Amino acid sequence: MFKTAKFNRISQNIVQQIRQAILKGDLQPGHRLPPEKELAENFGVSKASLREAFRALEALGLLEVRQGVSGGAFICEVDLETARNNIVNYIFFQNPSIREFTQLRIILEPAISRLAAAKVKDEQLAAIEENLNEAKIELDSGSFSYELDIDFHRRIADITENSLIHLVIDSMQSALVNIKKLIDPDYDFSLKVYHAHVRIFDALRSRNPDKAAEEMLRHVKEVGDGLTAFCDPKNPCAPSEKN
Amino acid sequence: MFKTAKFNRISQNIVQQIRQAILKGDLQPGHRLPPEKELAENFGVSKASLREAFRALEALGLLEVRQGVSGGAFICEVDLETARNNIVNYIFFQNPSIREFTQLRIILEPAISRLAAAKVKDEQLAAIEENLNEAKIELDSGSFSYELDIDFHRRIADITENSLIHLVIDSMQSALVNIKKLIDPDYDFSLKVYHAHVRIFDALRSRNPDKAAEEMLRHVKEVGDGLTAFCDPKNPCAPSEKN
DNA sequence: AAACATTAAAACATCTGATGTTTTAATATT
DNA sequence: AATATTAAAACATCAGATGTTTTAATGTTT
Repeated sequence: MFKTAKFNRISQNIVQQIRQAILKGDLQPGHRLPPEKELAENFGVSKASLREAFRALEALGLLEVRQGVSGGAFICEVDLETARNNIVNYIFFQNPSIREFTQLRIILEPAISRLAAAKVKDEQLAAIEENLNEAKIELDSGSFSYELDIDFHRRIADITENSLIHLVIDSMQSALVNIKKLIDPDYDFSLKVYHAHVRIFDALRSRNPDKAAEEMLRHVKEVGDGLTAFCDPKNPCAPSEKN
Repeated sequence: MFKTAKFNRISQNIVQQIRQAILKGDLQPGHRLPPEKELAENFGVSKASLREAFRALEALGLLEVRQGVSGGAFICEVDLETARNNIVNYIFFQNPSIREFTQLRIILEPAISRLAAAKVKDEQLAAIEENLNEAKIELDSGSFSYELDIDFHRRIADITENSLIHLVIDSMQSALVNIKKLIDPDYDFSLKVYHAHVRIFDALRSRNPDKAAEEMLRHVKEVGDGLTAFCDPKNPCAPSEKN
């Protein structure tokens, strides 16, 4: 009838109280909590329990504890890296197939490119061009930078100035890299990626939404096919095969 | 030149070691770590530090610690709730506008409905119909259930059998509810939502992808406009106005 | 006055060991 | 066979001692 109340720990209780206070707006980023000793007395718990709660809140990205005379426990905004890491952890266990990644990317990325082409600014184009220049250097030296690849897609997502789109693209790209690293693409693959990126960039530069969407769709499909080709089609890229 | 190495804590060190072992596949869900005392000796740290690491790993959803004779610290899969909570925390601070939510939903949800209409099974339709029946009861009693609303969209996303799509829709809906709750929609709004859901259901039942996408698009836009109408157009739904 | 070095205190980090609580496997009883 | 009891494994919590980091305040030099 009722959910089993899973945690009955003091630390968990404190975590919930502080998280709720943050979500209610009572505790705002930058706010410094009282010193350990004092706060422990407030809560009526030992220092050890309070510290366990602090570690959990830090893991959630809601708190930062610093040593030193003007240190202490500070409320902070959850940053992108924390959110992304958690998503990547979750996706790791879900172990989605290339097909699933590609299906979602086909929905998202062409539409995002379309939006981006309609409002991209010159300095944003310049930043993407710089990305392509670096990618070209990597390519010519026979290597492939996952970071640059992620960065290309992230920059396009950023043009929308939509924090939700930013989070989704950033997280999906990060999770996808873990698969790509298992596969270790060859030169031919890297070349295709580079050329596709250039075509997408050209579409953005000419502020052509349809073209930008079309080229991104082609790119995402090509990458999906390319990655699938490297995998066992029946059990695509299962990490259980690593051992 | 270098990133400041933020954490130098023993507990953080242990968290990273265990997380890496999980991501490497060396520690799998269900695995029980040695007892506190023994593991603390292994790591060469005190029990207190080890316990702080455990609390952080629990917050990340990677560990579950149970008391009792056959208890201990067990590796576990990150569950949806943990991932969702973290995303909701992040989005809370980003405080995206209704416009941003709607922009992403317009990209995602019609496309997902299209996919769903092409492969929906009878029992999935029955489950959605049941959702609508419950929503009708709520509506007739003059109330509105956010849970049922989320559930409707989640069920459609589930039809795709894509865990990434599932995560994204689930998280976005959960984050959006926090905004809706601030607004407290009136009867007219609830009625519109219900009718839109019925139209989407009809499209799914007739296995009509285009129609399903079209109705979902109309619904998402309608909700976006409806929510915006309730908000200050210059500063949409900023939680700073709660006080 | 500005730049630099020193110092001391605030606040967290870690360890140790004692005591309490929960859970369940094993045992005993009916 | 079902039920009740018990004991031990393993975590939960606490108290207090000691160590380390950080920086504001102070002092010194140029």
